[in-house]
Amino acid sequence: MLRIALDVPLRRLYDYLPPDGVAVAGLRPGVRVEVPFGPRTLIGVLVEVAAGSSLPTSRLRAARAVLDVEPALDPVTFDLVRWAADYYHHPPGEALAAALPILLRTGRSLLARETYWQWRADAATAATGTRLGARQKAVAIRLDAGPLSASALAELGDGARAAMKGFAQKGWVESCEVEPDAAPPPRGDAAPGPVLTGAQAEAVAAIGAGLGTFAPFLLHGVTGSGKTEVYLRSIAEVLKRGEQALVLVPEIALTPQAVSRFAARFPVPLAVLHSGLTDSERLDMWRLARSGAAPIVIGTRSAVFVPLARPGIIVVDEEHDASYKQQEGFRYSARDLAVLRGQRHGIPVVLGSATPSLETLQQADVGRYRRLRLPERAGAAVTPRTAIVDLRLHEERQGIATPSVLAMQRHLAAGGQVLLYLNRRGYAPLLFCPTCSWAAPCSACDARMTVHMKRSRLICHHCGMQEPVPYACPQCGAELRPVGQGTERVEDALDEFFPGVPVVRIDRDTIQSRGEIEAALERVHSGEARILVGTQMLTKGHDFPDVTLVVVLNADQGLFGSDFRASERLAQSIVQVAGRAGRASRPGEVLVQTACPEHPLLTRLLREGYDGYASAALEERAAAGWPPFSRLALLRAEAASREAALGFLEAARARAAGPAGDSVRLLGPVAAAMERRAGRFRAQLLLESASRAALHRLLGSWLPELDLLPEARGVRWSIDVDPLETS
DNA sequence: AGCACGCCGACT
DNA sequence: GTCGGCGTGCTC
Repeated sequence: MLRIALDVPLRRLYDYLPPDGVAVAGLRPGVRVEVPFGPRTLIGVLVEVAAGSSLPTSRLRAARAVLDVEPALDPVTFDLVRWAADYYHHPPGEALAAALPILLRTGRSLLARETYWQWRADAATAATGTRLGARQKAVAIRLDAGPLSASALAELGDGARAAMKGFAQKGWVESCEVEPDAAPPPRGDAAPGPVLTGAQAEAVAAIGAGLGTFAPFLLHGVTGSGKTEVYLRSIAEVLKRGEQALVLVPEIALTPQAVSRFAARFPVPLAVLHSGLTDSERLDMWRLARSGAAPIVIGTRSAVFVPLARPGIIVVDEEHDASYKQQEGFRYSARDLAVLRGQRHGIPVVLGSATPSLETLQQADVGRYRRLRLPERAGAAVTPRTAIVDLRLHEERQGIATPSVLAMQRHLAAGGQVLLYLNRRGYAPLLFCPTCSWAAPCSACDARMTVHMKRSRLICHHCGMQEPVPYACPQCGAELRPVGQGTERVEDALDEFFPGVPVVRIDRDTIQSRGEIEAALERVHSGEARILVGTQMLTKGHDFPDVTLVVVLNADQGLFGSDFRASERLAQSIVQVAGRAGRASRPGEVLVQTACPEHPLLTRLLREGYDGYASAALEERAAAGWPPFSRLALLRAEAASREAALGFLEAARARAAGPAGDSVRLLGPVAAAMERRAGRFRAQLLLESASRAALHRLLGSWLPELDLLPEARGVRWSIDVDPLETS
């Protein structure tokens, strides 16, 4: 009897009889199986071959077919996905589906097959006397030389495929499908890199000594200290052993430049996995990783589930980045799973960051991760000077205080570039009536509409709703005023403050495609643009060697967030954006504008750097019993009314109260920080425990009951284990 | 999630 | 008289 995981949102497995004539004995967990499910046919994954079922055999249906000989995922990865489905309390079939390329879920072959064409034996006689066109001739010449593969045919151009189709219709050629043999491990010497600093050499040696065993490292290197070089050297060692490297990067860091740095160093095929691939490209890359044909696999979050033939090392770059945590559906943390995967493979895992998450720092503090430090900046770069601009003391115009304007003038006059960081896009976050205090609201959310002047629209940044900008206050008819600054408004103001100085703005509104970011970065690197304005997007992965001044326009947004992680995110943003200054030989300067310069976390950050901030923040977390000193799970609910959402959570809480006992605290339910979003009411119940085991025991028995509650009717709920955002 | 089955309004 | 609205119930 076959126990199958199916891609349906149900927290259980389904039992089937084996297909007619298929021996159960040879079936390995992880192979794909086609089964009838109600009125439809689905492709599932065999989880185990079991002796019996909880259902009588008479009620079991037979599977239609077994699709694979070999499991799709290697045993470690397969078990990792199953463990993750358990840990994140997500339906197992959906978790497995998330780990497989879409085309495998629709029955495509596991192995790469290539179609080859060749002349039929009798083709020469049949074709005698036929005149061929130019395209046909070109194809014919290639066929004369021997069998022609589909990919070689594609390289001949558009018409070649049609020509071959014509030959096939005339019966001149025959095709066959060939499975290329599992690729031998490609080796090749890495190109020489730069001379390592002492710290880099030590880090490379430490990682090298860990090869072949589970060895987790925190590579804590300030921006510009050359973390990537450490990855490259370590990967070179891995390749020498004939093993593969899996490199995880944040979503927006996976640019052609990032990939070309690997390609330039290693003369081997790279498998690159990101969201921009077509389904068939994704499958190709996945196969390269699985067969071992690609010794280096670079990918975003979901690449943590890519099977590897000969795993040798896992690198998680910018490990603090929030994009490693999936924020909907199967809410796994690729960073955390990467460490677990490394443990199960018995290989090193390198978590790199200039601003490590407090979770990772804590693991290093207690000795579970080995800390590797890269203190100095590589090359001649000097650590930037950081200062506060007190917004209470200085006049500010359009969000830029006078001392910042003066500093900008100074740096521009000296030939430097200036970067302004503001984590708020649009023109202004508020369209306000000074007479009656009306402020344009979103009709579907508890939020204000953001003014977008260039597009002449009000846009809700939470649900995407758009409307035209009203001419006057709908309540009293007075003239409306945009209040506050977004990047668009700052860009306008710069034109006024620094007429004629070219500005480039980088945020989600100006950058829609991969090509546009390239173009914008080119304007910066060529020196044409002198001032950069941008959001978060600026702080990730891009280097601006000629930027000598960074101004953080509004640090206060992060200081008083309702989320316990708000200050951590702010500190990371400030340090990351500051790291863009003075990377070449020029000294850099960083100004942080704030109305609360005495905020302890901010002063600590500016005085002692990220380390100082982090130890203060960890003390605070310990005192408050927040992660990493406790474990959280968040039950979110969403319904058409607030009563329905809260009522469900109340009922859920009542059900948990008994089994929770003393070991799990139930906090809430409360309405979400923004209660109404996209027309739905949202609320949440937070579970907190010092014991991971106790929390998970509770979740395991409690969650399956929730759908049975009468209050669950009309409520959409989800569980978020180790949530990043709790407000 | 699909998909079917099942009972009540505006159309050929 | 039917096509079709989406409520609710099930899928080994």
